[in-house]
Amino acid sequence: MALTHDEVIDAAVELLRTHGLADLTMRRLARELQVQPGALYWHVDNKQTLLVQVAGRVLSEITIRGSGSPVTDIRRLAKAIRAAVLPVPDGSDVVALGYALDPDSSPVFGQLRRLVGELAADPGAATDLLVHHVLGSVGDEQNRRLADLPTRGAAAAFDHGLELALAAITATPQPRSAHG
Amino acid sequence: MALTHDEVIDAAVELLRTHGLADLTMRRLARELQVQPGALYWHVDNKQTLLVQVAGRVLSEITIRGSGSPVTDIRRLAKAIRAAVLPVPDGSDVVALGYALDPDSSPVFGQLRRLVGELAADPGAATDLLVHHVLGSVGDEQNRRLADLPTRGAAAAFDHGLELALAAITATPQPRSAHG
DNA sequence: ACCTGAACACCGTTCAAGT
DNA sequence: ACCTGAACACCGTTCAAGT
Repeated sequence: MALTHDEVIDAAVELLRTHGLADLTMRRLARELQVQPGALYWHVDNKQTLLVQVAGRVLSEITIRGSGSPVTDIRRLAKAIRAAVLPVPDGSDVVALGYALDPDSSPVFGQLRRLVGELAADPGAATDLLVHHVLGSVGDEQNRRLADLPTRGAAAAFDHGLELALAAITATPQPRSAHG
Repeated sequence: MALTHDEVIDAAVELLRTHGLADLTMRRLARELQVQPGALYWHVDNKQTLLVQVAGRVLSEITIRGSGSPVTDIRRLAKAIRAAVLPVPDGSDVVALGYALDPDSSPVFGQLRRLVGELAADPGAATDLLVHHVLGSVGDEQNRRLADLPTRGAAAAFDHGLELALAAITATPQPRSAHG
């Protein structure tokens, strides 16, 4: 029974989750799937687009229960993204690539933008600021872990930065209509 | 006349500047310097630490004329970092690695933190937010460029996010003493 | 002290040829 | 339609041996 596109992506996510980006190679992936390296190129165009799809899959399990308050939902979503990406080694690099190449690569970015749109005059810039903070914090933490450096206080630092960003967004002039 | 450590870093920066991270390989670097690959390992420990030093060099030319106002200086510094990193392909990745592994890898980060300290109650979190925004924006733009995607409006988006971050920092309770 | 030569264990990608 | 086999042009790092 032939290999499917989904099996390839699943195996790639598994490899990233357990061994990090340095071990997520096309050859290693082929070995894991018990095919020749060339076989993968029937299912994916190249490594770059495979990584974008891996990023989508990592973010795909995120859901938050709505609270009625946009600020609360944004905070929950930001924390959920951090929680999903942090345990995946090099996850921030992969997700950042996905966000840059296609801001709609995952529904969470769209969801975040909609929520921000209920508060900020410029949802684009505010969403970017939030995403950059989340992925930047996680990236710092993961880079430090990879280099065997301490990461104490990272969660508190993340929260503090998040509150700063939220304060900036809520302090900004509102959009014309709250529920149009 | 033997190779020096500085010549190795200089050649690495040159390679990054002209061809990007994919072409900044130890073997290519050795070829450029007309030595065998193994010779490099007399001057640097490994590729990772070489990259951190490259990041330091990229940021080393940044200077701003002080204006008296911390907010203005922070804004100038943030824009100067963006201006220094943007023309270097994959520069944001390399600089982010340097910032994560050693926040004092470049004096600019220390300078930024001092300026932020004159305004914000928690200079650490506020500086992180700024650095993440700068490197995140530049990273998005560079990733898009690499994938031949349009980058129109990137400068304005950067400025907008910067003003949001600055607003958050200045709106925060001041430190106990302005000039202690 | 500084470098060469040679090796080790890998990469991503392509493509004719097979089934 | 889907995969193998084999090749092409590369990687980072180590280390005995040379000068």
